Amino acid sequence: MNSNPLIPKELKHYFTLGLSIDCVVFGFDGEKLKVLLIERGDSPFKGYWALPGDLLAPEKDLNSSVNDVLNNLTGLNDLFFEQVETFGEVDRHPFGRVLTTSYYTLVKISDYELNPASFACEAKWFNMEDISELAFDHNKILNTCFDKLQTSIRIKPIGFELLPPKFTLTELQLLYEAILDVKLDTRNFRKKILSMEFLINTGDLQANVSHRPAKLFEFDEMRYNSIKEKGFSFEI
Amino acid sequence: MNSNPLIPKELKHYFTLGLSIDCVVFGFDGEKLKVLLIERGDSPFKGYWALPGDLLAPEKDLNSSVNDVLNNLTGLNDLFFEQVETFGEVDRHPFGRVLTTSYYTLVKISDYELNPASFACEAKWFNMEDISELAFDHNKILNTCFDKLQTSIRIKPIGFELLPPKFTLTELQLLYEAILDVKLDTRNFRKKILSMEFLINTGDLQANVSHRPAKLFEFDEMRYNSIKEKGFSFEI
DNA sequence: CCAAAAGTGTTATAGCTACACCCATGT
DNA sequence: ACATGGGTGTAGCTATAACACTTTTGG
Repeated sequence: MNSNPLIPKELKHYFTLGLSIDCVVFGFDGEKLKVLLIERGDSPFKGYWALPGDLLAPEKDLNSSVNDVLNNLTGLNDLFFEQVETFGEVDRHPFGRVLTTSYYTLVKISDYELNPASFACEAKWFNMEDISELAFDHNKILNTCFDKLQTSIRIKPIGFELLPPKFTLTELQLLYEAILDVKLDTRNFRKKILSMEFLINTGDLQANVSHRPAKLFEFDEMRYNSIKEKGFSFEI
Repeated sequence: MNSNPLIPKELKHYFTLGLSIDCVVFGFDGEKLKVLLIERGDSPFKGYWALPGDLLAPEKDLNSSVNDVLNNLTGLNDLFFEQVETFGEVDRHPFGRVLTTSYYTLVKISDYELNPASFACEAKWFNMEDISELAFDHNKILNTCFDKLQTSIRIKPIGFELLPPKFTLTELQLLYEAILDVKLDTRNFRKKILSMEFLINTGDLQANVSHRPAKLFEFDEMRYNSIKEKGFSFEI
């Protein structure tokens, strides 16, 4: 049960820390950037909305626990995570010394319709722009993760993680506009993204839309990896 | 003595973690990128070279402990630190569960001639390229911090931290070449860096060189901050 | 006067920005 | 036929890359 069997006695005082994992789950509904929050059922901050998170068990690796933490709370699984920052102010948790390592991840909202039964607790998507006071220092964590998302999405093709497997160029553009909070020129955006040559035109078209149906594209990860190895760099 | 007074009993098991701070100190000798390492005097990894680091005390903030840790080990002080990543594999420390948060910092080697007396232990500058097997997972940490330095220096004017207050454009170019491991064109480099208008020509010249003496420049941080606020972005 | 590094301008190319109209579909 | 969003090309501008010789100092 003791995770630190060989630690000298005089250092025992240092082995009293708790470390939590907090996760910012971003989603996109086709219009606005969303964040998944859970309602706290326990003290402290009972009743507040918070980032999904939990304590790290001493017998588990840090990075590989993130998926489990999120899965337990929300049923989400098999996501990619990016570690962002570790927050360690002494007074950030009112009950004791708990540091937290933050991560963000991106989910296709459509894949995970929020079925309340599948959640261990109340979970809800919020518009990024509507989020007010969260538990602990979670507003600060959220903002840091959002900044990281904004820089990452401009240099790595991670946006596709937020869209269904087949998507239109307009959907992709709306996603970039929502995350970067800018208006992009349609022609220039298409020229640029298509010039990168890792989008496959599936040949399929949108169905049941009362206007000219858009072509559906797929992200070709194999192709992206192969051109990336040749020194190609993604940038929007 | 207990840093977690209000933690419920059933969670005690989670409050047995140790967290260390490890710091990658980069320097530049005018030619090569250097890293400051210390020789371990104690088990585990006794006799190995390692990143300067220490355990975080439960009563201290994470980010503000970095300076103290480094100061105790090396006498360095008042540096800027950038947090890079937290490493938390279960088996990364042979004596118990110790996670580590890594930081890098930049020092002007000339300001801190390595006076052995001022060091709590054996410390030495190594060429980045000559570093072989380090204690723990410190090679991995070093590589991660170096990657971060390479990306940061291209988008933030942090290179000046490695040079004396007055420096020549050639020194600055050599620094960028050493960190990014590329050859840069002298004329293009000067055009670009001078076009950013945050270097002050001090009017002073190099002394005691057996060739045409170079102009000495200073980084104007005030001016950098003011143009940055207007939306200017640094990029090399 | 020789060695050594400092300093400087132009041209060609690639990438970016700005901008307006026709097309395909459902109702 | 109309409403709705899908889809496309060009021209001007800006940034980048490639490239070689003259200048100033010390010895």
